[in-house]
Amino acid sequence: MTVRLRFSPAPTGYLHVGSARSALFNWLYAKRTGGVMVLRIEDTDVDRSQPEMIAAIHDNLRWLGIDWDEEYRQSERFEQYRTVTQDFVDAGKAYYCDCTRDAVVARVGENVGYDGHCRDRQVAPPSDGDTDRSVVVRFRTPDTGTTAWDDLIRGRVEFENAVLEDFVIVRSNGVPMFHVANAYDDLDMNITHVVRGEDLVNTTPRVLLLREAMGATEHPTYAHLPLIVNEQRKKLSKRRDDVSVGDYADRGYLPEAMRNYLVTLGWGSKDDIEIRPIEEIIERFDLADINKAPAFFDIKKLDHFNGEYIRKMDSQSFIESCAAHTEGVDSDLFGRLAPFVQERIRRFDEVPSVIDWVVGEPPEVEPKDWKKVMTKDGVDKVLDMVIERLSDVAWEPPALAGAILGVGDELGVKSQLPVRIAVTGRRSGMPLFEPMAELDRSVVLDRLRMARERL
RNA sequence: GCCCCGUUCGUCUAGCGGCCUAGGACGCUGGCUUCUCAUGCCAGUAGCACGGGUUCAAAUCCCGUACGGGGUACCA
Repeated sequence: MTVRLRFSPAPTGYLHVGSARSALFNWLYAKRTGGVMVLRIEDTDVDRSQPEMIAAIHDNLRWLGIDWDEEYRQSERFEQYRTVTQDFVDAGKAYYCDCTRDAVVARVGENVGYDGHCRDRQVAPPSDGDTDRSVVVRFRTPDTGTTAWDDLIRGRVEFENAVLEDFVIVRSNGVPMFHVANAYDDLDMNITHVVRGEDLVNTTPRVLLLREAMGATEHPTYAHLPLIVNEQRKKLSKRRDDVSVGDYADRGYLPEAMRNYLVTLGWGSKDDIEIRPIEEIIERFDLADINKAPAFFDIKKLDHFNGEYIRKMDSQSFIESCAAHTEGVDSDLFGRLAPFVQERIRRFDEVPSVIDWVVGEPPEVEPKDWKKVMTKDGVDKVLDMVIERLSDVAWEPPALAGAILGVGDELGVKSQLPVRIAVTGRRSGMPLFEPMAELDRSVVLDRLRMARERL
């Protein structure tokens, strides 16, 4: 039997790193087993689903290099879900209920589920034009026994059926709930492995019960992934955390780095190698080896991965990847600066702050930098002599280096730093001489004179 | 409240009863290379939550405690 996996996002927003990792783990396993990857858009919540997000999710997945073999939208399958739920009602496996939330709370109190009040009340089905009451369909859950499964990651998980309330399967607006769609589609699409976040474990017994009611005798293998958490050890949330995959792309992360980093969250190769080509990851990946504990999304480590990937790029690819952050910069000039840039950035959005002084104006010098470097004894002398020598030295890197460093040697001080501050506005950055040779002599002399005056 | 789950360096992981005086990576600290920074290389730092068992032997198995998380909707 071929392995069939599905990634099923709800199009309620942009793809979020937690979902991206679920998609990735599904994809890795599909690749590993030669299985089929299904993308199923779970848009049964008509109020919250945003159709335009589907395209965004496609883009984000493709950016990460995740592809799929089949695609479905649950909103196009409502008729099938309705048929199933009607069968349930006809067979007595489900029933109509017109209890309001308040009525249930009044009967059983807060923090308690639905009490089964309408189980045998023979509530009439909703009729058109009847706006006075809202009627839902509830699934009749067993009162005894247990529902359990062997989770590939967590081991055996059991739920007492008694704690499962009769949950809603069709909303009062006639739209089926996600459990129904989910259970029906997994069955209909012959899904063999369900790989998703741990936040979904509690819905698994419902889905299992629904499948059984649909006549399923076998269930897919479930693998519930540990959550990705923030520094407070809470599930990454759209509101508080940076979770949008698209934002990471915009900030200059490489998809290969992002994907490689995401894999390390909850899984590690036995040979201790973390950064490696995706083909090698696919070879070694197995759902059964995934950890149970939540993992912290560590930007610093992601940055390190990204820096490693950036440094491994060939110069042409590197230059192309910088494009979004080098608008308006002469491409030949950037081509010459690129090697210096490549080894000192970890994200592409850092490019402007490295080359700004060559392609435009240097930044205002930080007061503490100015104080630390420019208030030393002898700086005035250094600048005077450098200005003098740069006035008629050959305008090429070796000559510039000779002139500037020569001044320092003669005076017995460090001459490079004051000149760097004056010309680049910073204490650190690219090597000084090569990029400096790209500037006009007059521009460099102006910057040096301005600094000299400011002393 | 009820249900489910988790716990190896600060962080991510390797470990699946003896090879562990617990390995790797990020971070941090120090050193070398160097026109600064960065890169590269080298070194250091720090951990099996706690308490009971089981066993000749436990980070690894069992039980409990503590702490943490997830769920508890006519969201998915």
